[in-house]
Amino acid sequence: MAARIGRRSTEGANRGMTDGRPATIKDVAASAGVGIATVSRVFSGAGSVSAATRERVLAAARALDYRPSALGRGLKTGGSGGIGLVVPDVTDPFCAELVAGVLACARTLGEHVIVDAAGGDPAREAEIVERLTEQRVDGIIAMPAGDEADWRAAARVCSSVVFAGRALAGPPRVPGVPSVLADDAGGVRSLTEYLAGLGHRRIGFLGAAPGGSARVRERAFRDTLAQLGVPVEEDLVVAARPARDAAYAAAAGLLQRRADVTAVLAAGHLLGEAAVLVARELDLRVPADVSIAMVDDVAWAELCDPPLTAVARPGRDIGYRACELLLREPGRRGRAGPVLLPTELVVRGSCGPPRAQRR
Amino acid sequence: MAARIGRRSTEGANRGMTDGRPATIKDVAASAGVGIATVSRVFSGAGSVSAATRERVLAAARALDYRPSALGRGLKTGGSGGIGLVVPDVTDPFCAELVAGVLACARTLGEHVIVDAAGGDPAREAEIVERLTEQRVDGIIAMPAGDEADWRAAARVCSSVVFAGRALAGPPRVPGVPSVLADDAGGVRSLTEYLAGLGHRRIGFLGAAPGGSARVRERAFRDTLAQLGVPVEEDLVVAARPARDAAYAAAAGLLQRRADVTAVLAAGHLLGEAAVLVARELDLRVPADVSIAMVDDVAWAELCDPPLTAVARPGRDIGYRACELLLREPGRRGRAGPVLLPTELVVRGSCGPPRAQRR
DNA sequence: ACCTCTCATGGAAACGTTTCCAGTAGCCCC
DNA sequence: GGGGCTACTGGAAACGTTTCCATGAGAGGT
Repeated sequence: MAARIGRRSTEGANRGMTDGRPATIKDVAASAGVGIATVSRVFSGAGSVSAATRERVLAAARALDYRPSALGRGLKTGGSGGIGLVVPDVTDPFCAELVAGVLACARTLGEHVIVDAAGGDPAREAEIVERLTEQRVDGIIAMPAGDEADWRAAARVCSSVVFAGRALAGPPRVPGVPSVLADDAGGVRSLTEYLAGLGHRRIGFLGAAPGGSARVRERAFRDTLAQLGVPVEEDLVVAARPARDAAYAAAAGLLQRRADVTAVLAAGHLLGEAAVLVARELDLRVPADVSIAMVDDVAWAELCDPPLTAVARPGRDIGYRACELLLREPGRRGRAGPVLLPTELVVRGSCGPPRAQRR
Repeated sequence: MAARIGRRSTEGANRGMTDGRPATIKDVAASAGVGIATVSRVFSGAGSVSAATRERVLAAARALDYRPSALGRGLKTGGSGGIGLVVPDVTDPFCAELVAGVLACARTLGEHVIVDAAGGDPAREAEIVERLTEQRVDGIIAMPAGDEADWRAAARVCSSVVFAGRALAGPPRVPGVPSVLADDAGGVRSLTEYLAGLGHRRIGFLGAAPGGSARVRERAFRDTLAQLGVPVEEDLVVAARPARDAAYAAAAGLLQRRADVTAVLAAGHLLGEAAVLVARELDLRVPADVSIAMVDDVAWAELCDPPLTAVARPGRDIGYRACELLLREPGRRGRAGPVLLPTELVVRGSCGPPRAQRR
């Protein structure tokens, strides 16, 4: 027994101290005078190791600066112990919150997260999923851009996919892919009811181009108005691509074409930003001339003058929940409809009663 | 030769089609009737393979839905082909831009990025670096929180580290760790010169707590004033932890204590936000009563009323450049001082000539 | 016809883990 | 004192790649 101690200690020590290559389990085993199986047991926690041996192994590992290779482990166990996260744009505040949520949850579960941005391009999304699959991630969380076929393929090829913050367009959802979403319909409904309650009857709706949850929001807007007995004028419902210039163009078009709108409901922070800028450009006072409210309670909503009334979507919670769903509850996945997280109406100063007639 | 075609095709096909486990290189080899070495050559691009064989292999791979495992490859080649990215908070607009830049560059080089947020906590940073090391990432890009010792250890243990957007505090920089930074000193200088040029003499400086590039900015502020012959009053230079409440407290303290300040230079967007909110709270008109300018040209700077004059730091470029430095130019790393990327002064409406005396 | 050169190919040995399976002690209980 | 424990340990076989090396077959020069 005693003879084992320090056996091959010189050979063992020359790895990790001198050259650059990291020490391996073999080096540690040799240096500690034990078998590699024992070292593995010490680090993986499984099996039983005597206290003395464990201590000896840990000491050797420390001396050699040993760190188990996730590649070796992953190869053996058939999974990298990481998850993939695909968002359109990490720069978008909502996406960033979602990413933060996923990161927070993954941290508690000891998994790492490979993040990539697809820029709303289905082809890039497909490519990213391909790469993530090669990495053998344990699962993928995605805020999909739109193309259903791609994701159907991805869901087939990858272990498990969860949609977060946005699902695929159209009712024929990808089967088996669960999703965690904000209650967009509820959010838009409360916003619409709030504006209508202030007396607005000609409310402009700035929506995103078809795809994602855009339809859901527009539908909620129309339904709520209908329910309140307010006629929906097609002219007041416009859609824009999710880009600054398109949003600005849509907002400018709406406010110039219909000088009689008394309120604008922007279905996203880019659209809200556009509405604010256009109103300022047209010298419309908010809320005296036009009320503005939007979906997404981003940082600047409060900094605006007047501060903007908005519906907050719980981006962080959505990410956290999606990650939980992916990793902790493989059983509950894909069972029922999407998980809907509630939104919150944050009333600030950008909405007021309508003016009799603008200009 | 012909006999090989389809050899073991039934055995080969039953993997990847029926069960869930992904097909391996062996399955493809068997299905295509070639050796695994040939399949490897087809996919890795190295070596030479006849056109006919290549086609046969690709067909088999397609049929089996084969994707080479990055784990197997990484194990063999001794590197995962991914990089680690550590930021304080993905939700921060500057960090998000930086992440986007790294992502963009990594994409062009075919590497994936493992992102994690340390929340400004050195202990968490160390833990994240530990995990990244286990993942055998090819390198790490970090926006460090502060503790030098941790990063010295990390730099020793990990292949290569590049600091981006922020370096360690204090002149004794971690040796061998290159950094890509915004020219903070230049940015603050131009902001200071701009305010002084408008006639301001009592300029409040809202800085971050010691650590990171905070000292650089404060130093630049003092130096520039000194150079312009404006005396620096210690009372006007305050520091706050990088959190909303602390920033607000600092701004409120400054503006209430010194009612005679005519301009505020906020050395970060959180501080700028605080300044705007406090000014509004105190019923100070911007820029009539007090001018406000800040570092970081975030989205809301333009949405503010009046729009905020700011210095834009090229977050995306910094991330891109750091990634390039890490992966493309292993030779040029650690040679000279930090790479400084220029900032840009964006003049908007939040600054004007000073009022004779406030209130 | 022979030698040599190149190209195409397959076998086999790594790479660093985990885990099954044996094997060796020490121990308690009859 | 023997039979079964249990606790601990090491060997060896995977896991899916890449890559070195050997082999074989044509091609081209003499």
